[in-house]
Amino acid sequence: MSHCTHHDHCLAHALDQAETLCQSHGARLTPLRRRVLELIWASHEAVKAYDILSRLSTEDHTVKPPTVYRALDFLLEQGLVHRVDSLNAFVGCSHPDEPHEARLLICTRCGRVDELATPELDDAIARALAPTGFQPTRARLEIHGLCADCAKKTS
Amino acid sequence: MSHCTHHDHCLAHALDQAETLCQSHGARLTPLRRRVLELIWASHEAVKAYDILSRLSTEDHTVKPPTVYRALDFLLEQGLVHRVDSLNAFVGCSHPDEPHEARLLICTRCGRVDELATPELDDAIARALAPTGFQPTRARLEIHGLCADCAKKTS
DNA sequence: TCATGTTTTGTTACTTTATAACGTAATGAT
DNA sequence: ATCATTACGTTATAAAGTAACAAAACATGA
Repeated sequence: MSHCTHHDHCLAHALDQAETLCQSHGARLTPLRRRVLELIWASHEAVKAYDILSRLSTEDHTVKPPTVYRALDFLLEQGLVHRVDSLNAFVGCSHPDEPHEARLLICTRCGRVDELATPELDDAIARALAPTGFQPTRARLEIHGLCADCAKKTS
Repeated sequence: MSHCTHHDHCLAHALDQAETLCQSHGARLTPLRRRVLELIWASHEAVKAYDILSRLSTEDHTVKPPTVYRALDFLLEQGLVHRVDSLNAFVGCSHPDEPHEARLLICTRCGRVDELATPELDDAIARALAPTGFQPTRARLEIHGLCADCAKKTS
C-alpha cells in the first residue's frame, strides 16, 4: 500500500470495503456518499471540502456546501475517512475495518498522507496519560514532514 | 500549575517569561502583542481569534482581523502560544523556555487545556516513525477527554 | 398498496475563520 | 536627520462551515 503503482486498486479496495462495512453496520452508502468517498480516494492526499464541492459541481450544479459536509459527516461517523485538522481537509482511512484514532503522516512535499498504526504508540500515549488522571475520549496525532520517497529525492 | 487557585500568578508568570524570552531573542513584545498574550492567558482555556478581536474592540474600535492574526503569528513564532487545530483556537504555552511540539490535553467539560510533556512520549513517536523512513518536522498531538478534576466530578 | 414515519437530499441564507494587498506610522541604526 | 525595517491600520475578500426548513426518497407495517 505504501508504494501504490496502481492506484485504481486502492480506490476499488476502499470502495469495496466501504460497501461491506456499511452493510454490516446497517448504514446506507448512497450514490452521493459513495461518490464523495471516491473523490477523496482519487489520491492519497488530503482533500478539501470545497474541492470536493467544485468537482461535484461539474457533474451536478445543484450541489451546495451542506451536501458535501453531510456526506463527509457520514463518512467520518463510519470511520471511512479521517479529518486532517491541521489542513482542514479529509483523507481516506486505510483500515476502516478496525476503528482507531487518526495517526497521520503528512508529507509536506508530495502531499501524501499515510497512517501510522502501531500499538506501541497507543501504549505510550496511554502510559503518558496515566499519571495525569486525564480520561481520553479522542486522541489525534498529526505529523508533518517528508515521506520516505521525498526524503530520498531531497537528500 | 495543575491546580491554579490564584490564576493571576499564571498570567503574571507567563507575561514575565514572555518579556524575558523576547528580549533574549531580540524580538519585540509590543503592547499589542503583549495584550493579546494577556487575553489568551486570561484563562487556561483555548481562545478563538475572533474572541480576542471582540475583546480588543471594546478597548479600541479600530482593531481588525489582521491585527489579531499578526499578533498570534508572532506569538506562535516565539513559541509563546500553541494553536489548537481541533478547535481553531489558541492557548498559552506553559513552558516556552524550551521549544517543543504541542501535546495538548483538552477537557471537553471545563475547556481547560494542559500540556503533556514527557520525553517518553517523544521517544515513542520517534521509535514508531523510524521504520517508516518518514522525516518529521512537526508533530502535534491533541487529546480530548475529561481532565482529572472533571473526571472526579462526573464519576 | 398505500399511508406513515424516518432518513436523505435540496435550498437559502448566514456565520466563522483567515488572508491578500497596500498604505501609514513607529522604531532603530548610523 | 535620514533611511531601512518592522509593525500596525485599512479595505476587501477568500475559505471553511452551519442553521433551519422544504422536498424527495426509502422502508415498513397495516
